[in-house]
Amino acid sequence: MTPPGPATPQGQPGRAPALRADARRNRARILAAAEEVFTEQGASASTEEVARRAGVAIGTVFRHFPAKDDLLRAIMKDLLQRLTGEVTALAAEGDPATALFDFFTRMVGQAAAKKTIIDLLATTGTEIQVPQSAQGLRHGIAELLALAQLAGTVRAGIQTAEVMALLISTCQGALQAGWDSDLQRRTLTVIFDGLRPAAGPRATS
Amino acid sequence: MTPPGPATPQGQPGRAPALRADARRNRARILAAAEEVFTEQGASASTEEVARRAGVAIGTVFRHFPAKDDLLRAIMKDLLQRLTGEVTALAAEGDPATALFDFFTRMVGQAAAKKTIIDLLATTGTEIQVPQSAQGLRHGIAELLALAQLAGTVRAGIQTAEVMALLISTCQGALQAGWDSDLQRRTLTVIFDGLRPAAGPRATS
Amino acid sequence: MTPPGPATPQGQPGRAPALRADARRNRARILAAAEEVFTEQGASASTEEVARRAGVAIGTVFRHFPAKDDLLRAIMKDLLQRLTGEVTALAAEGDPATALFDFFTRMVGQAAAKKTIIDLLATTGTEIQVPQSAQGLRHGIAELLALAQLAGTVRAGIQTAEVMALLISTCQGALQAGWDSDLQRRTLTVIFDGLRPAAGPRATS
Amino acid sequence: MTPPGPATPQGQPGRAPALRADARRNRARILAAAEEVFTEQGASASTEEVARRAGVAIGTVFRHFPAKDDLLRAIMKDLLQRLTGEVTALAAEGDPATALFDFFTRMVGQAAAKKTIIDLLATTGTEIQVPQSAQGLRHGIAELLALAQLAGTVRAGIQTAEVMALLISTCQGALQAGWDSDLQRRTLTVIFDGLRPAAGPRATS
DNA sequence: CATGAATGAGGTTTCATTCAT
DNA sequence: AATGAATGAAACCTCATTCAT
Repeated sequence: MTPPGPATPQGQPGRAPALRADARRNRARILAAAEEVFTEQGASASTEEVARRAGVAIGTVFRHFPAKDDLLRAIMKDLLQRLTGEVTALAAEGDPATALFDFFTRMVGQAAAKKTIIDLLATTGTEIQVPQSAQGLRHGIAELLALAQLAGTVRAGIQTAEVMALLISTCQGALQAGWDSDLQRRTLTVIFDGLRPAAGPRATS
Repeated sequence: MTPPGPATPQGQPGRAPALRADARRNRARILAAAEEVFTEQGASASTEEVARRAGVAIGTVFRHFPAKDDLLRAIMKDLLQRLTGEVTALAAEGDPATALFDFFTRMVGQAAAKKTIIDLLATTGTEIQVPQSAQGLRHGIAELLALAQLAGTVRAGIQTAEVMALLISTCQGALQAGWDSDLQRRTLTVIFDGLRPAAGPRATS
Repeated sequence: MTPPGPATPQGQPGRAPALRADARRNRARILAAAEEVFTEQGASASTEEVARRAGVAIGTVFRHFPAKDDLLRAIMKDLLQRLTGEVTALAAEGDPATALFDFFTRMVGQAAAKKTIIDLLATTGTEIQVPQSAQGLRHGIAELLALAQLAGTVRAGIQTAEVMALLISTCQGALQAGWDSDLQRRTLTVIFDGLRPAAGPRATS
Repeated sequence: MTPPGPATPQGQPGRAPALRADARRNRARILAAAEEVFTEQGASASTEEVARRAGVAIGTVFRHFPAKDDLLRAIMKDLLQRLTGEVTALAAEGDPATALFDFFTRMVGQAAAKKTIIDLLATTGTEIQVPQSAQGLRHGIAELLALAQLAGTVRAGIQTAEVMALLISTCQGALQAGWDSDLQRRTLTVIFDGLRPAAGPRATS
């Protein structure tokens, strides 16, 4: 029987080496700073700038993320986890099609702010591999889609893959200069119209 | 009266400084090499690699394009001009909605190949400004859109802005790993369905 | 009268600050680990690697050895003390020339194994000063040499300095790649022949 | 038939890419500076210091020697070539044993000055591979040895390997602090006595 | 004009050492 | 006394850009 020791607030039992309080604090600050910096300056921003913004020395960044890529990956993972949380939450609520469209809209809206972060998701040269985290997001969306199709508010043939493809595409598109909220709305309208069943509001005769 | 000097075979009189034959040849080779290199390795590829691929020395690259950004801009301009040509050509032919969708599909198909070039269009940190060239493309698409709406094969309310937004978004999306031709078709189907009028002509397949 | 406090089991009264049992154990483990690590990877091995091998944290290493150099010095001292012990023991036994040559041979043999440790003796940029420990070794050798010269089995004019010089040189030489046991034997044969008197007792083998 | 172009003063036809005059000048200055710096500060001296001493920018050093090891290797090669030249020259002259001993003495004398350079020959962690250059040196010495053995001024059984081993060992030994010229002489006397035949030149009676 | 060597700021990473826990 | 996170000075190396040849 091991002595209890200080409580380690972790989900995965025993995996991570139980960071000290200050280390955990710094790790969080670095992540936050990195998100900010990469958001503003793109993925080519220097690690040194991240350290400065986080208020730590450069060595501390590298203790937590041995290479720049690790930092980028960590940001992605964080972001995806937050997003996945949102989808799951929405899935529990009311009308699934509305939930899906809501999430879609919200995510695109965020993308415009987060800029180069989401864009890293697909683009960067640094081989970023976040399949596992992305899996969670895909899962949540698949669920919403299935429910909406059952309810008849989204067309039958459509698969998760193209919904994801449209989601990511639109997010990336939203990163561009323009895209005021009006343009965003009109663009998504086209996509949502494409997802809704042809019949009902659009009588087939 | 300026002394005659060597004949300058150019449209805009007096603008460019009268390139020698070999200089013009080099410029073209550099552009071609740059497109190749940036396509393969992304915008962070080194200028030296471009020079190597073009078979010239690094100095020659910088004589033609005083900064790396100039090179990137030039590639973008080139690409957009080619695309604009295609739209205009299609506009002259048969059914405008088909032409629009065709162009859309073709461009997305290319994007998958051109990789980081189109992606530069929106992403890069280096502030790339290609408004004038892009204007041509927008123009062609606006024309196709208007014709299709007149013919009743594209919904009335839709504006050029969102069509462009969808086009660019999808191109960027297509740059990602997955997107086999099947996924591409299904994704575009959603968008095209969203563009078509609710009633009648809706394709059932 | 100082308060009694914990008993300090040490020869030099009052010098060292009375190590706790676990501290003494750690000191030993660190030294052992350092010898291993520097032997394998040379003096440029990281202090952190030493700590890891010793099973202690980096801070503990620095508590015992305030700088890396101190660690290196301590290893040297250890090694020299062990060697000095051997010489003294041999001096007590039979024929002094045989003893000298035996020790010489044995030490060169070890050098091949200890690798970069002995090589530090002479080489390193970090100014290592081990005169006092080395003094003991020199002493033992001087004694053996004197006895052998008295017995007429080593030439008269030779001084301790060049014997030490030859010893250290050969050890360093042995650190090199090649030096299989045969080469080592042949090399030492030359030196021993140079040490023996020209006449009579010259070994033919 | 290719046009002659500027004369390229090179032995190996076509191998090296025919450096420009200034490049060749810089390469030489870098090598000289590197020899100086590593001589003074050991192999751990910084490449930046070498650049400073050579009066060039750091980038220039890396253009000529893409990694620090390349620089070290180049120095070794240079040094060995010079040495090989000396042996070959001596071989052509008078008494081979004298020549061999002379060279031995001279090299050890230089070693004391060159410090960490020769010591790199055998020691360094950076895997230096200069077998080909070293081959030349070994060759010259083998020749001298054979001649001296023919003349009966060096003992018969001795092979090149142990002469090399002794040479390198003594050079490394000489790198140490002490070794004034007197100690050097006495040390080498032992070795030379070990190399000479037992009989003859060492009149017994 | 073309060439390619030189420049030098800046990037990532390592590691001896300090210090809060 | 032990721990291990934080520090920060360098180290090595890259690459856009300039400039002598």
